[in-house]
Amino acid sequence: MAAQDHSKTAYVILGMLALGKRTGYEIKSLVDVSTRFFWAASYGQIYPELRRLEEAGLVRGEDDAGDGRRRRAYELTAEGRTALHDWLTSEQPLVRELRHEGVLKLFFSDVLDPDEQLAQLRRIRAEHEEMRERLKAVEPGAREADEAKGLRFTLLTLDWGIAYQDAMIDWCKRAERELAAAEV
Amino acid sequence: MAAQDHSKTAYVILGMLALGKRTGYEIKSLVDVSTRFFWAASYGQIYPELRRLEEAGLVRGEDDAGDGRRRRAYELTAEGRTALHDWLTSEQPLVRELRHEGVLKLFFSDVLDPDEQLAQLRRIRAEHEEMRERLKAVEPGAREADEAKGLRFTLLTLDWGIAYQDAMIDWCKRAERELAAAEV
DNA sequence: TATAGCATGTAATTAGTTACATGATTAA
DNA sequence: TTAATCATGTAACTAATTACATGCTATA
Repeated sequence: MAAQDHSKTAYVILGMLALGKRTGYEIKSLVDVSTRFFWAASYGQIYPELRRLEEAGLVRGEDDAGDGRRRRAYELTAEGRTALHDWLTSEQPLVRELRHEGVLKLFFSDVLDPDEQLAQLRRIRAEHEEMRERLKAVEPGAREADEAKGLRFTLLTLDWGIAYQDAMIDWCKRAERELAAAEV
Repeated sequence: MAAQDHSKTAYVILGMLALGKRTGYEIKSLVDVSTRFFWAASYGQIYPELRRLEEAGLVRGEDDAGDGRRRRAYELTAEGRTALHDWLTSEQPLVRELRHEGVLKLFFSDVLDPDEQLAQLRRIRAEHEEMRERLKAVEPGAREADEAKGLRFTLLTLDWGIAYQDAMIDWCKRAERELAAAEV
């Protein structure tokens, strides 16, 4: 039960390959429209990690040049599937990191004028509202995938993202009202 | 109006020094009980950055060995205060990053059994509940600082953290109920 | 025929953590 | 006297982004 042999990027890759055979490029595209919001990955991570995973026997790559276009698609091996399952059910503490420059600014905002304070709050809200729109836009697609392929958790985590934005937007509105009230 | 000359760590330091003269050690301690949740900083960032800021003329350091203990406390210069204000009111896009391993696992959890899925959800909820407790514990202190020193935004951002935990906990409960319902 | 997208990859850079070395003071 | 805390600092490491190089195919 070797607990934590691989980087988180490795598990992102294994997880994506559990959905089917994919190239590095396809994995990156998938990440960008799905997990990016709570876990990002760049080419500079994905391609070298695919190599390492192949050496470790967790994935199997196959050149598939078909046309003239160079293309190497990977699929999970039995060991890869086991490693994914082990990680998914592991009891290790979960990595959780947050960097929110808007809130950081707010923390130091006692030195600002009330109108400047309000302006920053509105900017934070606007960014969360924009993100909410973007997530809402991909929801129908995720709902289809849920119904067609039984990918229930794709939809569930998308819903998580929307709930997060909603909470932030509500909090901003409350804080804006409080500031306005304190000023009178 | 030189927009973005400094690292975010630089602004964390400037912001902390706006509250009063501090050593690197004190800045780090403050970060650990306040902004760490939405913006962390380590000694490896703080000490070199203090040097750079002094060279750039944004802070002024003073050796203050008093007893035998070596100690160098820094305070803001007028330029430092301006740089802080510029950043606080800047229109630059705000950095926002999130890495949440629990949600990442959920995203791939269609391959798990229902009881394993539920177990992961409960672990995520437990971590958010624990964090909520920790934030609640420091709230009285922040409330005092608010009333004594007029640090309203310290309390406001703490409230933000609690609202975030609340939203996550609520979402987990909802998801747990949904999973349970789908199983019958 | 030009642009967008598919596809692979790496070099350079920046950021950030961890762990250690050092040494003083204060409280148990 | 021992442990905790104050205090400064860096070296080594790991992680991650960015930007570029290359070259193909399909579409407007």
